[in-house]
Amino acid sequence: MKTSGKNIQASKNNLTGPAVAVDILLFSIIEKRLKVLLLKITQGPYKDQWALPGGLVWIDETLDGAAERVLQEKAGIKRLYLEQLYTFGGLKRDVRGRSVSVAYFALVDSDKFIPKTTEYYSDIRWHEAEDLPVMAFDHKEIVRYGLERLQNKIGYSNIAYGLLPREFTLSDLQGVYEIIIGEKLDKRNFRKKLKMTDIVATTERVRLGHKNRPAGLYRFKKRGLVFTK
Amino acid sequence: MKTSGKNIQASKNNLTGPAVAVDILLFSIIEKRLKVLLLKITQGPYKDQWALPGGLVWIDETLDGAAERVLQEKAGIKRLYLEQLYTFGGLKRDVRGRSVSVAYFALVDSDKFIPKTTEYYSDIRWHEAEDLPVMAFDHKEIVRYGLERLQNKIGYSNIAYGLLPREFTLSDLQGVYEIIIGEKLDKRNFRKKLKMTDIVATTERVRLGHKNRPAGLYRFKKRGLVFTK
DNA sequence: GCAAAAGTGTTAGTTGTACACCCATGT
DNA sequence: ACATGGGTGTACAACTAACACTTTTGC
Repeated sequence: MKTSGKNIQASKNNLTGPAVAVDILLFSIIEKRLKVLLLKITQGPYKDQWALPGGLVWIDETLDGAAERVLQEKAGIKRLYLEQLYTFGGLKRDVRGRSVSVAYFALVDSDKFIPKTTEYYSDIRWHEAEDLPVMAFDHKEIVRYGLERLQNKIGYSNIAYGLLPREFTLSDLQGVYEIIIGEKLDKRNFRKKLKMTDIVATTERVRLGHKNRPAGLYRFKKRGLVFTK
Repeated sequence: MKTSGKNIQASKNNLTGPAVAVDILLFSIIEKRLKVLLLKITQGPYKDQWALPGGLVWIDETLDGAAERVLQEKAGIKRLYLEQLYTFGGLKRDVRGRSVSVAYFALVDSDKFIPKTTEYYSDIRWHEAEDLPVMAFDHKEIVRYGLERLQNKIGYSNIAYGLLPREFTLSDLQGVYEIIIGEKLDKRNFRKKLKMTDIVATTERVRLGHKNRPAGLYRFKKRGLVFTK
């Protein structure tokens, strides 16, 4: 921000500043594990390492807009939970040149899409969030930071809606909580507390076709972030 | 992040991307009110409006480094509580050209410095955080966002240490909480809870020279962020 | 009828909240 | 001696945590 003579002076050292990128940390729950979507890089100094989907921010798009576009281009997906996470600006984060990356944090119900390899990547895959491969840039740090945010935020918001389909059972929901915070919860206490937060409502339907008693189906009252504390 | 052919393609639209700036939201408590440090702009389209201290990020400094430098240059202050707040990237945030601003959030004990007008600004002043003047850019939004962060964070951390001198009375500390959250607290409950969090320790000293019973002096066990929940 | 997950309350411990009086100093 | 803020405890309400059995379906 050139707010003064001093700033204009600063910009003289800075004819072209750092490049601005977004990187997307997309979480999903697959086979009862928390997963992160990663791409395998095909060329350059990070060849054969895994990276978050990302890209440079255009001059005529907002940061949120860039995040949505990248998600659409690289994962073919839109209209999901997306929030800004943190901005990473270490000098060594990309050996090819100075860049600043605005990391975003996204959640998707895995039923909604299956990642597909495109011509641009040798591979695109869900990886265990708690057991990451060798990763390019500072992307491991971004994942750790985002995981922490997710673990905190599930405790005081309805953010889990991003990981579930429209209708789900209370056991499904409890499973999401257990997977994210990494510990088992008591069924009765979970339901009691959930009732207090008032974030879900029953549909009058049940889920049949399992080899046990049918489970009532619920939905989130708001599919949008709501704080519960 | 140029992680692929697709990204390189994106950069073609983007020979020079958005400029990267930092803006610093510096809070202090002065005369029992929460204040924000603002500068008055002397020239350009935002002449005579108030702005947060800010500046462009150099190619060879980190974001945190830029924040520290700006704080040093514009307010003559260093070694205080500083954390990244959020990154603002709206298209219209600066009418002079596209920029992305990484906002930082800082706290200072007002005893530590008195703002001085320099040749670069027509004025530099503490303003009421809850009653802001006309402000340039999207800086009002940044203040609102930071205020919210402060109000939340004081509830689950020792962040108040940034606003107090090394030694303080428990009434001083309670005053900081009351000013930030905007409501009176019960003295006995405040102290009971504080004891539980274990963030302060008594010095064996007292504060004399007031027209009442001497107050015990305390200090924060860690002058660095600690979470209490 | 058996296996599997669904559904449902009570008790004890912990934490939060409301509330009032005496104390040590400065003037 | 009086004005000022410093310092302390108790009782009730609210919340959290631990715990077990019956129900309904698929096979």
